[in-house]
Amino acid sequence: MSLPHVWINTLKDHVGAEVEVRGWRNHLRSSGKLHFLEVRDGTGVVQSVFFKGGLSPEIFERAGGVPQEASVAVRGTVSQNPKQPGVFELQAKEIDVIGVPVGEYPISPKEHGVEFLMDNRHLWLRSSRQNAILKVRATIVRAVRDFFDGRDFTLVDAPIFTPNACEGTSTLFSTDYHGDKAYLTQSGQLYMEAAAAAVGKAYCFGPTFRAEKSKTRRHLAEFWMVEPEVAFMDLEGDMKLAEDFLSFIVARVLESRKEEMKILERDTTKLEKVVGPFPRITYHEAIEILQQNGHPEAKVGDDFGGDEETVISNKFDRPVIVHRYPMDLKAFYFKRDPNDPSLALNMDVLAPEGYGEIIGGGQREDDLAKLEAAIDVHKLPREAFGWYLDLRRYGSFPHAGFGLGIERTVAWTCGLHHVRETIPFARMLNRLSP
RNA sequence: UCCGGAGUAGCUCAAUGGCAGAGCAAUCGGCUGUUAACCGAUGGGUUGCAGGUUCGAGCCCUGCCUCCGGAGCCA
Repeated sequence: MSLPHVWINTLKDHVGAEVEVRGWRNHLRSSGKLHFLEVRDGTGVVQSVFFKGGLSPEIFERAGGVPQEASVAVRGTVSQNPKQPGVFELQAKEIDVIGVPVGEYPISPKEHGVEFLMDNRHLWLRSSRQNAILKVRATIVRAVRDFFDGRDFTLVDAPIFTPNACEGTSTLFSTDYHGDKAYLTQSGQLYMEAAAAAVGKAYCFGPTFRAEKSKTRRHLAEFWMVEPEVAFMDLEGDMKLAEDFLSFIVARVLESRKEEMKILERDTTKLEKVVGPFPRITYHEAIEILQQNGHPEAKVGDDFGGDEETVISNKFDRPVIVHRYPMDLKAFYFKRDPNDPSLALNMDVLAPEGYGEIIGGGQREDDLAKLEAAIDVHKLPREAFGWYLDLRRYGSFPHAGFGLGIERTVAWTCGLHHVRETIPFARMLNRLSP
C-alpha cells in the first residue's frame, strides 16, 4: 500500500485521510491489546495507535517490539485524540522498521549529566528541547540577515585566516599557512571598515575563534558573530542601530517561535518588554550603580565582570547600553570622545536577566596620526596594519559598527543557563568532539 | 593559569573504615486509551588511575587524570 508521506506538523490538514508518517520511535507504551507508539520526525511528535483487534498478529507484534530510536514508517488514518482536543493521532494499520538500532540507545528518558550529554551531542540534538533551540537559533540567524538586508546593507564575507592579531595574539588560534603562521579570525571588524568604504553599509556574519582559556557559561572557543559597519555613522547612530536590531530579533522570535518558547518554558513576558528606546547610561553612571548596589569598591578604571554586568542589567527591564568607557580599557581602534579624550566613543549592550554583554562596538578612530599613536601605545606592530591605515590615508571617513554574539543572544532569548546548548556542536576548552 | 566541587552498573545517584545497593534503561512476562504509563521477574560492577595507611579502604593519606562551577578576558 502506497500512501502520501506527510510531515507530522501538517497532520491537522489530513484528518480522516490515510497517510504515511516517517520518523524515529520516541516512547512506546503497551497495554496488552494496545500499543501507543510515538513517532518523531523533527517537525513534531505523533502518537500512533495499534489496536490488536484490527490488525494482523505480525503487524501488532512488530509495533510492540520497535526499539527506542529505530526509524520507522507508519501508515494509518489521521484522527482526533479522544482525550486531548486539538491533538491528532494516527490509527495505525501498518508499520515498517527502516533502521534497526544495533544496540541500546544511549540516552534514556531520565535525567543525565552534562558531560554525558555533551559526549552524545549528536544524539542529544534529537530531544525536544534541543530541537526547539536549533529552531530558535535558525530563526535568529534569519532575522539577522533580514534586518540588514532590509536596510540596504551589503553582506561582505570576512576571511577566516588572518595574518596577524588585531588585539594581541594570546587569544588567537594559530595554524600553519604554507610555511607562515596564520591565525583564525577573532573578528571581521577591520575588514568591515574596508568594506564600509566600498559599499557604505556592510555586515559580515560567520564563525570567529578565541583561544582564551575561559571556562564560563558565556564562553565558547568557536562562536558566530554578526558585525555591521556603517560609513558616516557616529556613536549615537550606532546605539540606535543596535537598539533597532535587538528589538527586531526578539520580536521575530516571539512571533514565529511561540511553540518552541513553550517547550523551553521561557517566560516570554520578559522578552515582550524588549522594545526601544533602551536605557543608555555612561560608564561613570554604571560605576555609581555598582557602588550603590553591593559593590562599594567599584571605581573608575575597573572593567566589568559577569557579576557586575548582572548588577547593572538587573536595574532595568530591557537591554541597557553602557557607553564611553575609559580608553585604557578598550581596543586601540576606538575614537576618543572629543569632550573627554580619556573616554572611548564605544558602547556595550548588556542583556537583561544576567545574560551579560551581547553587543560591543562603537565609533572608530578616523584620524591617521591618532590611530598610529594608539597602535604604538598598545605596543602593536605598526607595519602589520598597513592596509588598515590606508583606510585613513585615502578618504578617511567617520564610521561605527558593532559585533553581536549569536550564541549569547540565543541563550538569552531561550532562557538557557549555558551557551554550550545554543550551538549544534560546541567547541570549548576541553571539548572538540563530537 | 588560579580558587572551589565531583568521579561507584549503560544513565542518575546511595552506601558510619566492616556482605556494593536503588531508580531508570535493557531482557522476559502481564494489562483495551496509555502520556517520562503501570505491575511482576531476570541479567548487569577492575568503585577514574597509581601508590600508601589498616586485620580490613568506595570511604582515610599522597600524586596524577578527567569533568563541573567560578575568576581573569571577552561576544
